[in-house]
Order: sequence, then structure tokens, then C-alpha cells
Amino acid sequence: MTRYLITSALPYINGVKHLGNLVGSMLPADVYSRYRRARGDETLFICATDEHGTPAELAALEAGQDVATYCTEQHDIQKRLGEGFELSWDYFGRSSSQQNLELTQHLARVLWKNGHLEVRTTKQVYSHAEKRFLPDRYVIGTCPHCGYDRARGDQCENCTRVLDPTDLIDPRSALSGSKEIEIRDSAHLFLKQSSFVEPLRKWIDSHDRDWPNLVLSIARKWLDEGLNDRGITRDLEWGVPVPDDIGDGKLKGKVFYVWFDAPIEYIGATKELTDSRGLPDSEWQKWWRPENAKDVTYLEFMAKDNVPFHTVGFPITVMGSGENWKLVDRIKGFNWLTYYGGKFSTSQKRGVFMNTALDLLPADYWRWWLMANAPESADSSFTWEHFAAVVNKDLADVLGNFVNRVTKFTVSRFDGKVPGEGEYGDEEKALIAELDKRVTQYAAYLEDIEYRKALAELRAIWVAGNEYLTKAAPWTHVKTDRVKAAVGVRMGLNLVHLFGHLSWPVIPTAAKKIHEAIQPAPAIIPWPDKPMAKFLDQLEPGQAISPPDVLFAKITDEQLAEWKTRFGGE
RNA sequence: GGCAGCGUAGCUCAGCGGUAGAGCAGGGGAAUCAUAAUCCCUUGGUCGGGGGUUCAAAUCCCUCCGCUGCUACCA
Repeated sequence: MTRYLITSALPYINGVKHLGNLVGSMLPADVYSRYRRARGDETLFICATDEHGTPAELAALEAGQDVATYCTEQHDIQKRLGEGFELSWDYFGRSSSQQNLELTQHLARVLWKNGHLEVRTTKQVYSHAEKRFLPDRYVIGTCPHCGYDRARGDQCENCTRVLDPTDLIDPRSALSGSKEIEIRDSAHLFLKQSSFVEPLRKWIDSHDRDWPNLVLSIARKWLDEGLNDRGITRDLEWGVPVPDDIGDGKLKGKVFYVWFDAPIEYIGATKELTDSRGLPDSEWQKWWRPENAKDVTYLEFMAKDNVPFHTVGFPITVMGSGENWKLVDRIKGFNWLTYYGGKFSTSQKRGVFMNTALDLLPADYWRWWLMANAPESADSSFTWEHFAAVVNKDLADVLGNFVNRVTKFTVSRFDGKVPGEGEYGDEEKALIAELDKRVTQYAAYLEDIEYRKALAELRAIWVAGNEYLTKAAPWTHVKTDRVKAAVGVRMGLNLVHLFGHLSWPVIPTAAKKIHEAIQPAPAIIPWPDKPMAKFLDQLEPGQAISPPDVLFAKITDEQLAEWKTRFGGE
């Protein structure tokens, strides 16, 4: 049987993530992981914080903390928020872990031995005020092309030309404004990516049919433009140190570039997991070393900005090692979620962030809207109006109200027990036939990782329940034909039970409550892996049920107005 | 500038060579078990503009316009 290795792009450490970050990687990975587990597949869902790099150092500086402490705190915050969103990680690691350090150094060593790395001297901007090297973007000055006086060292935001920091007129530090900067020579390790174009293209072409267009076109764009060799070290203190035996001692005190060590943390976090349980190395290797992982399908979830690093950078690391490491099998890429058509922005505090989202509403509300409107084929836009309308209609009216009306009616007219009288007739058979089709279709969409379509199908399944109930109308029959009413109620309760199962990967908390209205719920609510005729006729007559509290309170006009004001709608 | 994606009903989107679709919103009706929720019926689009290929184009090609993103040391 296939085992599933699932990774979510690593959220960066510099603060709480927004809904765009969530929907682009962590949440879809979670829904898929839950679906696999529901089907009984052995599944490993790995995520971690991405902790290295200049922004982490700067964020720590701003917070008045040393960077290690800052990262520890932020990691805990992100972990807690992820759990608040019911992200079912098997492990949420840290790219600053010892395990990742060792793996990163190991892979760099074999790349060095295999001749895929070389030392080159580059010109770097050094700032005396900060006593540090500055990444290009943290040097600002006047653009030599258009005269814009706040052009960044990597690109002028005004005329969009790509720049080198040495091009800037009157350069200064973006951090302090200090003009005491100089260009220094600095030795760095370069990964000779250019020699991997052919194997990469072959590999990418082999996924022509099973990768989304978005992913293929981004990957090919990079290959088509010609792969430049890429610096994989930086003049920073915070990061994985370059070992002394690489680069003939010219790289003392440098660290690997965050993009080199971050994907390796997928493996690192797996080892963190097995180490934390005192398991031998063979346990993490059974996911990552193909000789032990022939039955593993590896899926990566990420937003489109991450695609180059997962289709080019990381695969080169793995291929160039000459060792057998698991390469990704399927990549699911996402476009951007926008906030009223504009960018979600961490620095400008524009949009909705994971912490505030959970303060307003339970995770399931967000999970439903985000997955039902996932930016799969194009960017999609979050607006409070749309969010409230969708959540109220789909969750409160269509699903929540269905569960409520069936269970309440059972209590008021059937003593709160599953009625056993009567046999299923034509209406029930028609419903069963429809649901056999729809459940199969829903599963097919989840297998394809087509979330918009999958959730539309799930919603259609809920609607089918409402349609059936209207036709069965037990509230009418109960007055004249108790047996007929009993059939409708029994089917209604079986439908509630079904909805609890089918909804679990997407809205786990509500699904659990729905399941518990009928009977105690297991930790993993399994997929209804049998024909609907059986599944919808399985509740024992006489079994007691208990209506849940209101599953989804509606978002009121007042709340909507308040949130729009508070978060700046439009 | 280059590259990529997108432009289909008021809104959010599906369809991607064979008589224009879904959900929401709007209109009408039914029902009254239920969080006034539900169910049925229904209005609504010359598929961004123009040109071409084809028996046939929203769907393929060219071109123009518009929006978004990327452009390699932010991640």
C-alpha cells in the first residue's frame, strides 16, 4: 500500500502568518493529510518554521531580543496558531535544529566532493554602522536609470529595472540610513546549477501530466532562461555554519543561505520527529531514502513564489548529492490570496492574520472559506462580504441547519432515538444512487487535489440531504403515517452521520461534533468506504442521539460592519 | 522591457472544438421539522476588443486592451 509523505512550505519565522500564507501551503496540506488518514493510508505530514536569514535577524533586533530567543518564541507562537487551525502536523520542526544543521552540512559536503560547488569572490556591501554585510535589497540609493531616490539595491521599484547595489548613486543602508558603507570582497560558495539543466528538464517533463500548469510553467521558465550558478552562502551569523572542510578555509564564519537549508528541513524535521521519540535513523530514512521508501508518494504544497526552489534548487541539492534521496512526486502550487484585490502584507499589517482570525471565529469557518475559494487557477480575493455570505449560507444554513433540524425533530417526535420502522423506498433509493455518484466524485477531486471542486461537491452532498428531507417531509407524515415519517428520520440521521465522515478532512471540529450527535467519534473519522446503500442504513434502531448546540452561529451584519471597519475593507 | 497567469451572468468561479454552466445575490412560489433555515421555478451573458483557422471557437492561432504576479542577495 502506498505511504504518503506530505510537506507544507515552511512558514517564515518573522511574525504571525496571514490567511494567504495559510491557504497557500499549510491548510491544503492538512486537508490532504486528513483525507489520506481517513482512507487508512500511512501518512506523514511535516512542517517547520524557516528561521534563518536576514529578516529573522532584523525582526529579532526590532524586538530587542537575540535571534535564537526570538525564533524560539515565534516558533511556539506559530505552532500554537497552527494547532488552533487544527493543522494535523505529525511534526512541526525548526530549520535551526541540530538535525537540520547536520543534514545541511552533510549535503553541502557531498556536493563539494562531487564538484558541484565552487568558491567565488563576490562584491558585497558592508555597513560600518550595523557592522554587517547588507543584502542587496537593504541598500538604497538613487536609481541610475530613472533618478528615483529610494531605489533598492536589487531592483528599482519605480522603473522596475534590476540593479546591482554598486549601480546606486549615493548608496546608504536601508536600516540605519548610514552612508558609511563600502564594497568588500567576500568569498562565497556557488552551486553550479547550470550543469543540471538537462536532468532537471527530463525530470520536470516526466511530470507533464501530474503537475499543475502553474508549477510546470514556472519551473520551465527558469530552465528556459538558463540557470545561473547560485550563491548558497551568506555573510551572516545566524544560520547553518559552513563547515571548515568545505572551501579550503575561505568561508570561515559564514553560513548557508536560508534557501539552501530550508527545504532540507523537510528531512530534518522528520529526523527531529523520530529523534524525539527515541527511534533509530532507519525510521526517518524509511520516508526519505528511496531504497527504503519505494512505496512512498511524496507531495509538496506551496504558493507559487516557492515553486522555483522546489523544482530547481532543492532537486539540484538532492540530485547533486549523488545519494539516494526521495524526490518529490507531486507538487501542488497555489496563486495568491489577495485582500480586496491587493496584497496581504505582513509588514504593512494589511489583511487578516492567523491570530486575529482565531480571535474572531472558530477555525472551521476559515478552513471552509479558504479551501472553497483556494487560489488554484488564479489569484482569489478575500473580502469580508464574500466570506460572511459563504460561511453563513454553506455552513450555517445548508449544513448546520440540516443537522439541527433532523436531530431536533428526532427528539421531539421520536424520543431522541433512531426509529426502526419501515423500509427504504423509491425516494431513498434515488438519494442513495445520487450520493454514490457524488461521494465518488468528491473523493476523485480530493485525489486530484482540486479543492474548489471538491468542496463544491461536498456542499452538493449536503444540499442533497436537504432536498431529500423536503421530499420525505417527516413532519407532515408523522401526523398520519408514523412509519413513513420514521423512514425519513432514520435516513436523515444516517445522512448526518455521513456528513460527519465526509466533512472531517475540511472542517474537523464541526465534523467531530456532527459525528458525536450520533455516536462517539474516533480521533480520525474514517472515509465512508462502502456503498451508500449500506452506509446510509447502518444506524441501529433504538440508538439514542443528541442534538448538538448550534454548529455554526451566523456572522451578523453588525459583526461584518465592525470587522470591515476594524480591518479596513476596500 | 521580458516572462507567466488571468479577463465568461450583478458577485465568486467552472467549462477549454460541437446547441452558453454552477453557487451566491435578484424575482415568483411551496413548506413550516429547523440557526426565518429549507425546497421548487425563474430573470440575467453577442464568453475583454479586433482579425484568422475550421463544417463548427468561450475553447486553436495572431494582434490589441486591461488586471495581477515574477524578474534570480526578502523569503
